[in-house]
Amino acid sequence: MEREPFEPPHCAQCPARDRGFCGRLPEPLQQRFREAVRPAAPGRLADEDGGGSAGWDLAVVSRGTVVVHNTFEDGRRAITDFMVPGELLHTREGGNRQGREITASPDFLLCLVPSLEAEFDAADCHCLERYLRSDALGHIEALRDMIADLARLDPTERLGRLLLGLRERLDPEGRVVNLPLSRNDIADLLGLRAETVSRSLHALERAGLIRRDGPKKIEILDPAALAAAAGG
Amino acid sequence: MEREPFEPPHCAQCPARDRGFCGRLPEPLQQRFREAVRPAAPGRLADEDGGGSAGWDLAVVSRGTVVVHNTFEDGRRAITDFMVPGELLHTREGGNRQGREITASPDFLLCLVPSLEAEFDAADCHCLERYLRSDALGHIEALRDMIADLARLDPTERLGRLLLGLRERLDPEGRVVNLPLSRNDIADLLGLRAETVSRSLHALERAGLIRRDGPKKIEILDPAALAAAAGG
DNA sequence: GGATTGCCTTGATCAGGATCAGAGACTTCG
DNA sequence: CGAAGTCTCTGATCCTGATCAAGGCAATCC
Repeated sequence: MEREPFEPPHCAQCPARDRGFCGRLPEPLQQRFREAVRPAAPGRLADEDGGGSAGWDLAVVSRGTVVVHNTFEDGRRAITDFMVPGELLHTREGGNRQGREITASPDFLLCLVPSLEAEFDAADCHCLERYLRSDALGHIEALRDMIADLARLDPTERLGRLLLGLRERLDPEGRVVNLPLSRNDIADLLGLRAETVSRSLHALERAGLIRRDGPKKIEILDPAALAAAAGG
Repeated sequence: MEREPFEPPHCAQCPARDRGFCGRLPEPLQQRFREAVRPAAPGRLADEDGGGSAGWDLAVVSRGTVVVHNTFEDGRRAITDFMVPGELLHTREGGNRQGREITASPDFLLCLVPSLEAEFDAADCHCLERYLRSDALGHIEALRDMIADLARLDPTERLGRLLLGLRERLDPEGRVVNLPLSRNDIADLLGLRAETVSRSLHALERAGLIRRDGPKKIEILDPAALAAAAGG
């Protein structure tokens, strides 16, 4: 089952080597892609650097967590999106208007392709574009689900769905979720306050659905029951 | 300023002829696109029909309003997205899981391209794919903004931003917004109840920011002031 | 015309999450 | 080692938007 022949060194060390965007590409293209991609941790992640001419055509999160947030004039803050290793960082040139920002955890690392056309022949390039669009459409569905959660679920249900989503994205087999965000960030993500996040975690624990081991480590005792308790 | 020579009859009658996706394409491709596109009102808009092999590669809303909504097990409902004439209907094959639905106003009409590859040569096809991805990325930003609004704005602010967004999308020059949704749908869109929507509209009116003329017709008296009152 | 229906609006009450306040755990740093 | 700071948790109170209830208005139907 080993197949390391053409795998570049940075991919061999990638915590998300087989998961996410890279792993979903068809085999022949996957090889080409791994050779073309370059690891980097750009100083700023704002959109002026991202997508478009100045930055890159394609970016995959390799390590760390990338967070997209909006800040309103009076300081209210909301996390509107976030990506974990293996996921595409969807951004667009000029999309970074007033109050929109992209940041990342200190240890973050991206895999970049500055220009698709420079790195791939026409056929591969076209194929990649299709995959990029497909991933973007999938991301749109995920954001729509988030909108539904914010609109209609109570704090405990939102938290339950966040935990299930994180498990799916970080380690679908495992039972333990390592929260990549602080209480405050979770609050900004779920439209709550940090106090409410604390209380809701407590409620889930008292209901026997999770077990806490320190603030970040959450064990999901019964995923199906948690899903049922979180609005289906 | 007339330039009707190659414009197909359905485009000549399209209420969104020059706005939206079609109008943003570069000139030469725009001609080809207008010839390739076919108007249709598919019986079902669920994802099994949309995107992917069974349906179409590309769909632009020509007339009516298309609404995406999630329903939770216990009946709670949320509108997670909607498109007005000129806008792309982003969907993905297999994306329509339990509880996700797409519906449209009775008078709706789509412009479809069943298969990009069958209708366009490689270069145009590639160019269109890029435009599709760009539009999808723009849509992602819009959904993120919606998430921020739901997370951090109060009902009146959400309503204000909805009105401003609708003006921008339906008639950027005009001062009057014709709501394409009922009170209940607006509530499901903004995470509120219909009663609260009513009260918030009343509040905006009393503040001198809008004027109501029947339930659907809203005149925005001072867009800048409304924006300022809606969190910037 | 009168009745029915669906949608919108307004009023009164209630509850859930925000807010305010403070204490405990862990890390960093002098 | 102690001190300062950050993050997390818990308790008490308040306020906003949900809920319950009822009335108005327009369109449709008989």
